[in-house]
Amino acid sequence: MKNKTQIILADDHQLMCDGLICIIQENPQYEIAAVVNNGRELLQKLNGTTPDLIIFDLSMPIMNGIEAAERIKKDYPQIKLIGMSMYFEETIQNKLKAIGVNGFFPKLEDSEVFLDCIQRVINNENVFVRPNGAIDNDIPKLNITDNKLEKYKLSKREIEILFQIKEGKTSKQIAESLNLSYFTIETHRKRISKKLHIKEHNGLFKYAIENL
Amino acid sequence: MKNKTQIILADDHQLMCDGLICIIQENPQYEIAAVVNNGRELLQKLNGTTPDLIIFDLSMPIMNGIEAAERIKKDYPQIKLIGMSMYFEETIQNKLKAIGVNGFFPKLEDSEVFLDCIQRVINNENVFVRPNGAIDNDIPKLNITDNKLEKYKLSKREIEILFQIKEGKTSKQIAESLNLSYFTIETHRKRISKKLHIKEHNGLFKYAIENL
DNA sequence: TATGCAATACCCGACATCGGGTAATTGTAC
DNA sequence: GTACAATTACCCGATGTCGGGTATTGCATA
Repeated sequence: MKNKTQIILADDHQLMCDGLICIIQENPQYEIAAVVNNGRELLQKLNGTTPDLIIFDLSMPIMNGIEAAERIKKDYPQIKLIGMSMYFEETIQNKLKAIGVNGFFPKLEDSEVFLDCIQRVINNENVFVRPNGAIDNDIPKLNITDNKLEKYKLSKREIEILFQIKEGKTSKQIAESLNLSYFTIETHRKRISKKLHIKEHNGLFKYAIENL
Repeated sequence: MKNKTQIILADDHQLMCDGLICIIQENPQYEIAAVVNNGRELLQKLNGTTPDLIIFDLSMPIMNGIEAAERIKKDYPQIKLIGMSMYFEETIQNKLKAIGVNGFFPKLEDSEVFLDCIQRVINNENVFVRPNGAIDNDIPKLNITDNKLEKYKLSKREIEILFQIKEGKTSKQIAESLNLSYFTIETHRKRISKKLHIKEHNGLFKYAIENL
């Protein structure tokens, strides 16, 4: 007799969590091991529980999904990860692939595609759902990504920081989340601004909002 | 034998719709009459169907929930309306009350509060859910509502300036384009920030990008 | 007429960002 | 082994934004 697949849900909107629980529990093969509302809670929960799969929202308060996913893949590489977002965004999908996340699901799609996505990821597939339910399970090599970030040759750290700038964080907050000095983040900002030819006050935030 | 309560769901995220359907169908008293993904579809659907209750998301493409709700309350005043949003926002709740919407539900809350909200609205209560599930069913008199709205409502000049902030202009640049003093623009910024409860550095720009 | 609000204009202090530097450590490529 | 890029850390000055004030003018309406 096979054990049930243990799933942890992470989304800051409890109503969305409750809806997903309802959908997932239609398949008796799955079991909801825990539900959390932000990235920090998610990491804490992993101290006492080791699920087979974590389904997480990318935008959560306190610690966002991408940051949490990076840490989880480092400390618990055997756990499968599926990221969710409001919309389909190619650059974010590429970022998730780079981290090693196993799937992406835009909330525009329906529960049928959602359950299919879960089942495939459990069966060791990588499933990145594109608009209209099309599936992309081709993980490109890191150097083939043809986005603007690659064009302007931003380093990994710089891209990471740019994503946090997009979240609206200040240099101080970014420094705290990465355990770095405030001055270090300021240096990175300057290097990014230079590479992207940004000169206006707060131009990096504008760029991040419009291009990530 | 009583007829079932007919409900229409309107949310641009199909996964959210499917979750809500799952939750709502746990009560056999309710029946999902239709599911739509934007405001225009919602109005079209009302040509052939007259539900008892419509649960709609405030932010939808093509026609947002507030605009759709205004038209529906005008043409079909007997239909109950519950608006949903990502977060709790007092100004939006006041706007909904002014339109005549019967309830508001922030997606941060859970399905238990959600089902309670639906049941109460069907029983002719007005239910505006506040943070932590607290319920505000006190609808102020119309003239008081108007005064309250006036307090939060932005003036023409303020809206004009907010749009320029969205363009990424600094106070100095806005002052030049409107032939006003730099200090005047700064005063407007402060008044707008106060009305919208914005406190973070550069929060107005963030707000403008996300809400205009 | 009086009250209230919109719009204008100015001052000050606090904090965030940007541009200019300097400098140490690590790892990788040639 | 040296050269270069990435990452880290710090200082300074200039500009922009936010929150706290004050104050005048004009318009609407109660």
